[in-house]
Amino acid sequence: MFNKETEYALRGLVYVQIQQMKGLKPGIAEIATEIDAPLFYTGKIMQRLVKMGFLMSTKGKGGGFYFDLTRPDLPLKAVIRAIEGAKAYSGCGFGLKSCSEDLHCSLHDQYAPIRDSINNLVSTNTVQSLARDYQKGDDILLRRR
Amino acid sequence: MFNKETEYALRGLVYVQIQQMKGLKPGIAEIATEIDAPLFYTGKIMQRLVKMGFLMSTKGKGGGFYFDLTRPDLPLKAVIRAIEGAKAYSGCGFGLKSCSEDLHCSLHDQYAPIRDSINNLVSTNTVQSLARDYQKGDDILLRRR
DNA sequence: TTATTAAAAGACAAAAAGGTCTTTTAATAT
DNA sequence: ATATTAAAAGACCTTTTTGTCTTTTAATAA
Repeated sequence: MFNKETEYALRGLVYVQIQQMKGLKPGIAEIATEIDAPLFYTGKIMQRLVKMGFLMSTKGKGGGFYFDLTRPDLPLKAVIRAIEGAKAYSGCGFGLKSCSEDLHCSLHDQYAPIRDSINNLVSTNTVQSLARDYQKGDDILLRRR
Repeated sequence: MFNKETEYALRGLVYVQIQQMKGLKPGIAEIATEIDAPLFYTGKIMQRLVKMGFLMSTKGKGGGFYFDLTRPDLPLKAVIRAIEGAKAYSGCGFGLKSCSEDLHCSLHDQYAPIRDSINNLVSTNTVQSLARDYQKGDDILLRRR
């Protein structure tokens, strides 16, 4: 569904949120282990997320990643757009440049509602809502214990 | 939705089928132009499709690509599986290895039906059905004139 | 103020995807 | 037979994605 970078970013953000709800502030090594992602790549991705303003960090002892709680919930779509670009999940299913709403390809009528569902999913779900779902314990997310 | 190779393969196959319905047998140059894909890359992809048994070809004068009409319609899914592998559109939306039907991630309930719709779309639509849809003239497919 | 800790920055590299081009092989027409 | 045509084969290249590692900077604790 998503590319690796987006996957790791979303899992990392949700993990930080889950830990923050417990009053903790995880670092790269912990995050990478818990979301089952490569250590250094995870570091690079988390740093990019900080630079893009999605979360914050502090260096040094006791440092790690955390969210500014005064900001509104973060929809998955915002992260996806920042990493994969605005065109993700928007074009023709067949890759046709000329496929539009009024003159479209044979797949359009079947594909359009699917595309809309994906967009709805990533718009309504947020890093925070997924962390809350996880805390309720009905779902897994991240590493199995 | 699909990667470039799959896109070009599907468009190429549908174009060959459309031409075959007119009694024609297009070559690489014509196919590449009409499906708006890179010439040599299209050639390579069409050759792979022949080697994989999806369609046939003849060399030399009057040569080109064509389908064995005795064979059943070709679902898009068969082509996608051959190019992208069996795992395409099958895994967890979050990329979790441990996400299963009975113990799943927070996105599962929302993502599963979407994934099913995609699988249904590529299973029910065939190269031939798309070519017929195009012939009926309601849709565009391939290049605009 | 020094040692330690952990993120930031950035160089580097492997693998995959996407694409180009030349040479060879086979079919057909003259 | 020979010339011509067009796919097959395969070498080669570029870009993107994914990943690794070292050095630098900043925060904290002793």
